[in-house]
Amino acid sequence: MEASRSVRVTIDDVAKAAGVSRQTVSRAMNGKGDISEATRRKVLATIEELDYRPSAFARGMRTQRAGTVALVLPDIANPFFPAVARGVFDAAAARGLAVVVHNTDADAGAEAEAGRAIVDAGAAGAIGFFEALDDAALAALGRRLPLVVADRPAPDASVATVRTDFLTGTRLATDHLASRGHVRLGMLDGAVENKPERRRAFLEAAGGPVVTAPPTVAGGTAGLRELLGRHADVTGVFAFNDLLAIGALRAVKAAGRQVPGDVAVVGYDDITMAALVDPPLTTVHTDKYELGRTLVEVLGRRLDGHPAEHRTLAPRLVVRGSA
Amino acid sequence: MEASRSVRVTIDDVAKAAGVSRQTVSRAMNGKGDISEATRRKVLATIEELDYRPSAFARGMRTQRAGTVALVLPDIANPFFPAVARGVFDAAAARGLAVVVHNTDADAGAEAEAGRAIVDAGAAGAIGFFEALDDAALAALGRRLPLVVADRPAPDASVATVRTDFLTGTRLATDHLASRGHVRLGMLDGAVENKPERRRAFLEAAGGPVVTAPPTVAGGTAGLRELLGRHADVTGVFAFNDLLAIGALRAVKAAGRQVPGDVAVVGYDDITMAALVDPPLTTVHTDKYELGRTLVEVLGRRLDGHPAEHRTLAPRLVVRGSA
DNA sequence: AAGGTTCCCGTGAACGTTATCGTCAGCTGG
DNA sequence: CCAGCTGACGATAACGTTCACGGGAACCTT
Repeated sequence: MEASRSVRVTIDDVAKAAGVSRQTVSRAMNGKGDISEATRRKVLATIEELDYRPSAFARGMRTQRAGTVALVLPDIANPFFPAVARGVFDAAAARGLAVVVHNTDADAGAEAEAGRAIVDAGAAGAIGFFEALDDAALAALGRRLPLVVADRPAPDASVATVRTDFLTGTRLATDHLASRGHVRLGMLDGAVENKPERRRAFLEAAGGPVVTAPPTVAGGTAGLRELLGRHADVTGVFAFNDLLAIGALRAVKAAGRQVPGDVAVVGYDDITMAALVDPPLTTVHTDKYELGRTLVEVLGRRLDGHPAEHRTLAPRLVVRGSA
Repeated sequence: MEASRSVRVTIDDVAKAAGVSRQTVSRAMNGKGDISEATRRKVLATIEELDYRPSAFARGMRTQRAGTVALVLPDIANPFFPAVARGVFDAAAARGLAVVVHNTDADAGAEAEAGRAIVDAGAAGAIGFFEALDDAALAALGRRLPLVVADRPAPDASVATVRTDFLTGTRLATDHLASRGHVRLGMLDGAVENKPERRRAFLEAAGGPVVTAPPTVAGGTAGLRELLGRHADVTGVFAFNDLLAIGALRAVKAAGRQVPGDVAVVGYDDITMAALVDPPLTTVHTDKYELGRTLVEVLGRRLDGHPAEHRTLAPRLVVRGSA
């Protein structure tokens, strides 16, 4: 019978089997330090043979850094995030990094707590959709580990950013509405802290009344009722996100009016269900998977010692039935 | 100026400040071992005061166990999973556990690799939607760490399970269809390995032709066309999941026929978009968030030393417009 | 009053890596 | 022929916790 007791194979076992020292095994694995090609291959072979797996704990203990990155976001159940997360997971896996996820519900306390947990865990880096945390706290976090924030200006020179160009996206939406003959536009803004940009972009690009509502389907229904109640001349509606837009769709249909005949609606994000509602939603598409991938690419370059980068992703308009 | 160099506060610093030994501090933190209430409070106070955070690495090194659980699932972007993931995150956070997510695309190799990564990382336990891995490998994983699998029979006495009662759910669906006067039923089965149960449940509960298609909206559209093409007398369709059902909805509408007048459709899962499509989907609701919560609850009990449990969650029918 | 328990607490060792420094052989240049 | 250099490797010392002991004081028990 084989020895089936599950005793851990350590670096010393490999060293002994390969007839070298511990340190040489370490060098062979990590590719740093002087080592001849011959012994390196020999060591790698015996690692393979013994099925040696370095202890993440021991390694982390010396280096104070784990092979783990953190992903903090408001709510994975919000349809915008799963696709982003998938992009993050895939790109991280390709780099050999595990991803731990923190949901914050966009609460400042929860975001701060997530930050603490991340540094305590010794994560190699972090990717975050921080919606409530102030710049000072964010900058402080960025000083503790490589950090890239999404859809938010950099609070500090050391933190990298990836953003989708909301101004351009908004122009795409309002221009499309205008080209369909809508002269009086309104906006359904999401009641989200620290996100004044979208509203500003709308006011700058088109102008018109703005109603704020929770960024949900129910919020969109209520918001549209309020918007049309106060401004009956509005025929084109631009929503902060698709959830609000879908809620708006339901509200105008419930009021017995036609989409896009009586009022046209364009959303933002192009979540999966946007194509499935009736009428299918015209919306500004942002490549969520690509956003996720880019986020870890930028983080990876930071991990490799490069300075903080700032990328911006271009949105594009997807014309479907609602406008 | 305060000493701002970021040197780590160690357990020895706390011990010295509190006037006790290292070990006593450890005891105060972990609540195991004999310690008087008085010194325990004193130690806890100085921990607070010094803002001491134990090193996860050092701790893991001794205990060979991290404060981390793994969640393995096919694809976080599949609308079924975000809600259960959220349940997992919330319940895990309440227990002070971080969650690392592995996407497998239901590929056997990826599932095996995830398992390896999980034990290498020294996770405290794992929760998994394994769809391709064979029972032997799953049992082997269960021997390495506390494991709870979802929607699958236990491969071994040591692994816990949480399942949704698909037979009951299917009965709910077919009975409803029957009560609406549909005598000839058909099923859109998902082309998913290791999931013959749903089809069996349908055949047992109602019987009728079964067409297999990828469990996506596109698959549903194609599948329904095939089903009705081959069996024109089918008026009630039961789908493996909501994505297929939504695809079916689109196909019958595209064929110029009415839902539910000409053909009725009932889905399974009740994902968010089920309520948003037109007509809103009648479907079997499974509480995904609760599933996630239950998964970690069961894992938690396992972590606490209890034997493996087996829970099953009851589905319920949500009647909306499509049947 | 002696011996046994129980309650607290401290001491040393160990977990498995990597950083730092040292050593040794071989080679180069003057 | 020797000083100096370089390439390849090894020995030692940490990193910060918890485990396995052990020991002293206080409290019972007879």
